[in-house]
Amino acid sequence: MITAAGRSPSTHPDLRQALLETAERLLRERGARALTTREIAREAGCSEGALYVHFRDKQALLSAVCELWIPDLAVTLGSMVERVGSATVRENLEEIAGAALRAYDGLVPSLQAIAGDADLLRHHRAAMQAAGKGPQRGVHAIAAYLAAEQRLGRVRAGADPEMAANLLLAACFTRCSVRAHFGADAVPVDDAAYAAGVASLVSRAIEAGVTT
Amino acid sequence: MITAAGRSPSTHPDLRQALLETAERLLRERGARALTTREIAREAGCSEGALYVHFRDKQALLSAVCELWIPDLAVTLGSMVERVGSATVRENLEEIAGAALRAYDGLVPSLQAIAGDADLLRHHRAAMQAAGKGPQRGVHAIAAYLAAEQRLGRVRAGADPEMAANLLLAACFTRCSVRAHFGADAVPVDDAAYAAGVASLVSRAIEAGVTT
Amino acid sequence: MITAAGRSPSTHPDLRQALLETAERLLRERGARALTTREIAREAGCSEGALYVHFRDKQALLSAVCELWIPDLAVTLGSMVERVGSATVRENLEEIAGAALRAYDGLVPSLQAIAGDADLLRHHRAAMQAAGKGPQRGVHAIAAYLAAEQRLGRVRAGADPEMAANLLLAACFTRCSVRAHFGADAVPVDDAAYAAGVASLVSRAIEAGVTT
Amino acid sequence: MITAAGRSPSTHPDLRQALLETAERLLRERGARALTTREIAREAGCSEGALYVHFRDKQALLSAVCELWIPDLAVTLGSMVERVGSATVRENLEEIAGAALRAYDGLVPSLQAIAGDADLLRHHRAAMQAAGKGPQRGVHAIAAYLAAEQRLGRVRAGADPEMAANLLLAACFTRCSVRAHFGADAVPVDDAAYAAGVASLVSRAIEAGVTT
DNA sequence: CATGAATGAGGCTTCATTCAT
DNA sequence: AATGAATGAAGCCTCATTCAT
Repeated sequence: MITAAGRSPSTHPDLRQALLETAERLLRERGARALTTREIAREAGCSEGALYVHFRDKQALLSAVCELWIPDLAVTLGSMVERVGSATVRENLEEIAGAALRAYDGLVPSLQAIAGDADLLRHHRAAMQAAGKGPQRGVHAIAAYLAAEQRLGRVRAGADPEMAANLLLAACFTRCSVRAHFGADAVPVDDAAYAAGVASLVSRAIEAGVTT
Repeated sequence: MITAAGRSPSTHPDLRQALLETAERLLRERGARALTTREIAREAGCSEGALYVHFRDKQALLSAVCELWIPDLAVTLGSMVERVGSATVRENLEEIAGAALRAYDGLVPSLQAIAGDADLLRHHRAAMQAAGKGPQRGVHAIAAYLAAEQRLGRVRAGADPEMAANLLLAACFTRCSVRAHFGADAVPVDDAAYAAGVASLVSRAIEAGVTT
Repeated sequence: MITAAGRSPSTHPDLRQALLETAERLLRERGARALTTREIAREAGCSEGALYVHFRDKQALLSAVCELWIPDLAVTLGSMVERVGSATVRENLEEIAGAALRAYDGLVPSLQAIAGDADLLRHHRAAMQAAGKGPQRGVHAIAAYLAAEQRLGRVRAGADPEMAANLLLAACFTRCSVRAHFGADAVPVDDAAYAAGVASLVSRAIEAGVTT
Repeated sequence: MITAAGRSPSTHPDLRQALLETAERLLRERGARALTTREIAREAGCSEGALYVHFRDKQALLSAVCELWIPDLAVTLGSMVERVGSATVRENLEEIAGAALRAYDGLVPSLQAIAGDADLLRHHRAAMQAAGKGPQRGVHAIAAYLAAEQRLGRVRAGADPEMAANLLLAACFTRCSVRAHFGADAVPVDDAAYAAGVASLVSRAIEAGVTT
C-alpha cells in the first residue's frame, strides 16, 4: 500500500499534537519514570501502535516534547526595558520576582524530569543551544534593565547588574525547586512576601543613595 | 590466602560504602533512568543480591546516597559559629558560598535524579521528614551566624538574616543546578569569583556602616 | 501465511483459554510451588509477557482457574429442580454424587494449591465473596431440591434437607481430597459404587416410608 | 578442626527440635509459600547457617516436619470400642464427630500447606505409607465400633458401617477444610450443633428399629 | 558449632516495540 | 492510518545455599 513518499508527514496532525501535549503533561505531572508509551496512548485516546505512526520511537517523541519547553521567561523579562526610570527599582525587581516564581513553578517539574534521564537531558541541551536560548537569557534581560537604571543613576555605579540579576532569579528558581521537591510546606512565607523580601535585599545592595 | 586469584578477596572492605559510592557515581554520570540494581552491582563488583544485604531496597540505597552529601555542608555551616566577630562578614560569607558550591555540586545530581522519579521523590521526602532534615537546615545555620553578627553590630539592625542566608544558598544551588543541567559552559566565571561576587552583593545589602 | 514455519501461527486460537488450561494442568500435575509464570508461558507456547495481556497478574489467572470448575457442578445441580418427583430420591442423589465427584476431582487440586499460599488464599476468598459464590451454593441447591421432594411427601417431614445435602457433598469432596493427597489407591471401591453408597445411606436417613 | 566423626549426630538437640517445631508452626500459620529458611531461622532464634548444621537442606527439614504430623485421630477413635453397647449409637457418633472436628481443625492447615508443594506431598505420602497410617485409619476405627454395635443389634443388619463412618468423618473434614479456606463465617451453625446434626442423620440411616 | 554476608538462579512484572489484521 | 495482542529484554527483588571467620 506504500505509494510514493516513505513517510507521510501530515497524516493526522491532530493526533501528533495530542501525543505531544499529553506526553508533556504526563512528564510534568508524574515524572519521567511514569512516562510510558502505554500511558501516553491511553491518555491521548489512541492505541500504542498509533504512537509509532507519528514518531519513529519514544525518544523521538520526547525530543519533540523537549522543544516545546524552550522557555521564554526572557520575553516576559524583555518588557522590563519599558519600565526603566519608572516606579522604583525595588518595585520593579519585586514584580520581576513575582513573574519568575510563576514561570519557574511551571518549568521546574519538567526540568527535573528531564534531568533524570541522560538521553532526554542530552537532547534538551542540544535543543536549547541550537535555539540560542538557555538559562542565562533571563539573567541578561534583567541585567540589561539594571544597567539602564545604572545609566540613569538609580543604581549604584559600582554595582554588578549581572550578579544582582543572577541572585534574583536564583532565589526564585531555588524556591520553586525546593517546593517541587519537598512540597509546599517546605518553603516559608507566601510567594508575594518572598518576592518582596528578595527584591528588598537585592535593591538595597545595588540602589544608589542608600545609607546604613 | 590464595595469592593471585581472579577476584581479589578484599577489593572492598566495606561493601555497603562501595555500593553507596558506586550508586552516587552512576547517578551523576548516567542519570536516574540508567541506574539499575544490576548496573550498581556490576560496577561495585558484587552480586545483585548483595545489594539487598545492605539495603532494604533500591529506594533505601538512593535515600542513603542523598544523605552522603548532607554532612559536608552541615559541618561547614556548623563551624560558622566560631567565626562570629572574626575576619569580615563578607569574607565569612564568601567562604560559606565556596563550601556550598562544593557541597551542591555533589548533591544536585542526586537530587535531580530523585526528582525525576515520583516514587523515589515520595520516599526521599518521607525519609528527610522523618530524619528532621531538609533544605531549611542550611539556611537556618547561616541565619544564626548572621544574627550573631547582628548582635555584635557588624550586621545592620534592620537586615533580615533569614533572607540573606536564603539568597546566598539559592545562588549556589542554582549555579550547581544549571551546571548539572546545561554543562559547565553554561555558567559564567569560575566558582571562586562567583562566591566572591555573591558574598559581596549579599554583604553589601546587610552589613552595617556601608554608604553608597 | 508462511507454511511450514517453526511455530504454527494459530496453535491456540484463544490464548487466554490456553493459559487457563495450562495453568490448571500444571497446578494439578506439579502443585502450586512449581507453578511459575515462566513455566505456564512455556507450556502454553507463548511469552511470559503475553500472560499479562490477558490477566492482570498471576493471582488473577489463578482465580480464574478456580472458577473453571464451578459452572460444571452448578449446572448439574441447577437441573435437579426438573427432577423433582421423578425417578426416586435415592437415584437422584446418586446422580448428584456422581456429578460432584467429577467436579471436585477437577476443583480440589486447584483449591489445595491455593490453600497453601496465604496470599493466593486471601485473593481467592475475596474474589469468591465479591462474586457471591462460595461452598454453600452447592449445598443450598441440593437442599432446595430435597425440600421440594419433602413437599411432595417423598422425603420425611422431619428430615433436615440442608444437613443431608451437606453430607452428600462432604462425602464427595473428602473422597476427592484424599485421592488428590494420597493417590488413587488411598480411596476404596470405585466412584460409581461410592456414589451409590453415599446416596443409599443419605436417602435411607431422609426418605419417607422406610422401615428397618 | 575436624576430629573424628564427620557428622556429629547430636550436636545441639535443642536447636534441632526448635527448628522442627518452628517450621511446623510457620507452615500451619502462614502456609508453605511463606516458609523460608530465613523466617524459620529468625523465629527459631538462630542464624540461617545453623539450619544447615542440623539438616542437609530445607527439604530434609520439611521431610522431618511431615513426620511430626502423622496424625493419630485413630488412637482417639480406638477408645470407642469401650463404648460399645453403652449410651446410644447417636450419642456416641455425636461425640466422635466433636473429636474429629477438633482434630481436623489442627490438621487441615498443615495438610493444605503440604498439598501445595509437590515435593512435600510426595514425602508425606511416603511417610504415611511407611508408618502404616493414613486417612482410612479413622474410618476403620469408627467402622469397627459400628460393626460391634451391629453385632449387638443396635445397628441395622443391612447397614454399611464403613460408609457410615466415612460420611461422619467426611462431614467433619469438609467443615474444617471450608473453614480454613473461606473463613469461619463460611460454615453455618456452631460445631456442637453440627456434630449433633451429622450424628443424627447418620444414626437415623443405620440404627435398628427406626420407622418413619 | 555457629554466624551472616555473599551468591546466582529464578520469580513476577513492566516496557518499548513490532506486526498481522 | 490505526489497532492491540504478542514479544523478549530488562527491572527489582527473594531464596536456598555456601563459606570464611
